[in-house]
Amino acid sequence: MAQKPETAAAPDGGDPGNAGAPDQPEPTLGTLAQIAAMAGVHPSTASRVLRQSEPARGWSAAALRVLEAAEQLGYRSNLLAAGLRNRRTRTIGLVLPRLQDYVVAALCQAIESTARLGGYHVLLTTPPDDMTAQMDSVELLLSRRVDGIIMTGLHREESVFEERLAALPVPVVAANRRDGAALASVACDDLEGGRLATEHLLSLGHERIGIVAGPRHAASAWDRLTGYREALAAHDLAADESLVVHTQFDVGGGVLGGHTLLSLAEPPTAIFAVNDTAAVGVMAAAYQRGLHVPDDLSLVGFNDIPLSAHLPIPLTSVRSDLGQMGALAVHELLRAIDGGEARSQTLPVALVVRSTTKAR
Amino acid sequence: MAQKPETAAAPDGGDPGNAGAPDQPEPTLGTLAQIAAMAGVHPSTASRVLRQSEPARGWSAAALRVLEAAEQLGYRSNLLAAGLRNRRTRTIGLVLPRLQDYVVAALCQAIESTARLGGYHVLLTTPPDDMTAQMDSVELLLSRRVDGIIMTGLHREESVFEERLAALPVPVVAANRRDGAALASVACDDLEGGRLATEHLLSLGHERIGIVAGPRHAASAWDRLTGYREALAAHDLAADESLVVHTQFDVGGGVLGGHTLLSLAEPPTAIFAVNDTAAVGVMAAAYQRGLHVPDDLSLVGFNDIPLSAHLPIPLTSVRSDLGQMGALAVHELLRAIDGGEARSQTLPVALVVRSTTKAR
DNA sequence: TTGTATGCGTTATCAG
DNA sequence: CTGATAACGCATACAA
Repeated sequence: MAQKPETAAAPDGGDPGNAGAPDQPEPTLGTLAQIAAMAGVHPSTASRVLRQSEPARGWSAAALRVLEAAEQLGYRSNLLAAGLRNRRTRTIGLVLPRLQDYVVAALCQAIESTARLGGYHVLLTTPPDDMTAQMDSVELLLSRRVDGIIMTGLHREESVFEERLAALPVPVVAANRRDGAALASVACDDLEGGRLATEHLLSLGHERIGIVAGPRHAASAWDRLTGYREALAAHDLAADESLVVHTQFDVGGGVLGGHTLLSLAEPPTAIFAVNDTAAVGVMAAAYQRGLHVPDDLSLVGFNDIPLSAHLPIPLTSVRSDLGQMGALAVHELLRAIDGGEARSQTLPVALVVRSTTKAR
Repeated sequence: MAQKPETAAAPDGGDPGNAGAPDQPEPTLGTLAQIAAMAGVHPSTASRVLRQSEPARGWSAAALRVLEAAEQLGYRSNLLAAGLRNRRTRTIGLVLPRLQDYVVAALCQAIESTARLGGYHVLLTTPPDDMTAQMDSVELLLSRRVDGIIMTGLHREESVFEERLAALPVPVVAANRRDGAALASVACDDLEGGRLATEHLLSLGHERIGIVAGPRHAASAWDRLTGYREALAAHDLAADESLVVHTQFDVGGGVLGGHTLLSLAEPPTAIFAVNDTAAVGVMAAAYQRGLHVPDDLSLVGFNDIPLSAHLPIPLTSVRSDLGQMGALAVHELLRAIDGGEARSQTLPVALVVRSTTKAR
């Protein structure tokens, strides 16, 4: 068909005569139809050419004209239309509450980079850290027809949601939490990490070890707490529940937890904070009470964020590889998208001893 | 029309017979056509009903059937198709290098939340912090037909890119950097912040003030540096270029910068780090050299991130409201998307004096 | 209020 | 190798 005159909105009043080479930087993204018209071929031909790599014996004449036209137009394929047609958007949805948390941000960064390398884009949501808000986010992502979803904020013991997620028409992978009932997960070995941290303190002669254990709903934190309990039990130490305090993951939570523990009648000589950020808060609390780390109080964190190594008193921590965790989450999700099955993965952890822990 | 059998690829062999009420949790997202069929109306009717709010005198019978069918199907409108049709995706693209940086993550969080409230989704990219990678990200976002783009990593004095961005078919807003030549920007008053920090130190009697000035290419950092220079000049203090050291924004950069300055033949008695994270690194460097903050060294940061208030020695810093910055960036972008013009905005800053600064 | 027709831009399929 | 066709799911101008 000839070109539709359409709205005739072109304000440039360019001559409609012959070869109209655009002098301005292209104000539009172009369409296959435009390219096809310009190259004197059928749109479907343009489509094919643009998506092939150079065929065995070079481009055909028509193909060259297509390439040329695309170049001139500054053509960018419309992934919306392609997604509609292919029923596949090459987009993954992210549900990441608490994005300011370094751990989440690092995960996000790794996920996006890995996805981009794999030809996928990332639709991000950072809803409040409750399950209903997160499920709302999932709905939105579904409307955008993402090919799969990665979530980091799943609460433990809310299997209702987990089952609903598993029943979704697209695969869902949970990151930063252990294998759940219905969903594949990618996480570090939080249990082992909790053990490692606690055993380190035990081996230093500490017997009264407090724990700043994160929010009750956080699966990763809970596993670290469990590791802590197991390590204590292995040393026949009675679990004193007053030594377990649940707070937020942020610095403020650490400060609060630190004060709570240190104001006990019989305060702990060591504290395990289940994340580094909170550990910094505990450190601040100790200082506020005139206690010196590590002389008066030993302290272990978790995640080994970059900050930890560069504190005035470098923090002993349990290292987890967040970059790898993000990358793996993407890989497993892509596997599922490609018709395979996402497998749960557990990443190793390692204790990094620095200057906040000391023998009694 | 009757349903096309098409590829007959459906592996479930579902009966094409009459009313098939799905007993399973819906494995699909449904389409208007399905709803229409179920409700015995035309798809266009379904479309209208689903997008109206309850009309004046209640729903019609047909409308009720549509609603019912949509409910049963677990229908989610296909925003891809809608976007294609409307030539508007209600999606904004984000180009945010260095997402692990708290400042960027907080900005991202604010942007996403604000966008979501406004009915927009967010496509995120976190490319490496160089302009070519960022432009590549922009290309990708354009292919997804985002309605607008927010960038935080624009390098200063690269007006080539800025002009190309301004010529894009969708509006671009720069966040966290001052008004550029061609692009609207939303930023805090970095210049004033730099002055504030420096004048605070001057007022405490410091005359040799070092600055850990961030990367040379970072526009925000550069403005803070300029504020520093201006404050010094206002006090007739010669600018000693050996006191200006450029590093990365991260903790490691702070450590490096701190050591560089403190190993000077005539080291500064105070340091202004243009971001809090680097300031923490400076603190660590000081400790490593046996210097005490603030007795031997005064220190000011920038941004007043939550961590700063909760350090063992709380950090004096210049507060900027990142949440507001993100929200404003979105508002300005939406204004431009809606046909208006994005206006540059400068947010106020305020000095927050804590415990890392002290009179000589 | 509802139905009809059409197109958004792309691509798979099939025919030439 | 290329052209023609249809369809992805939705929304709208127009007619009924």
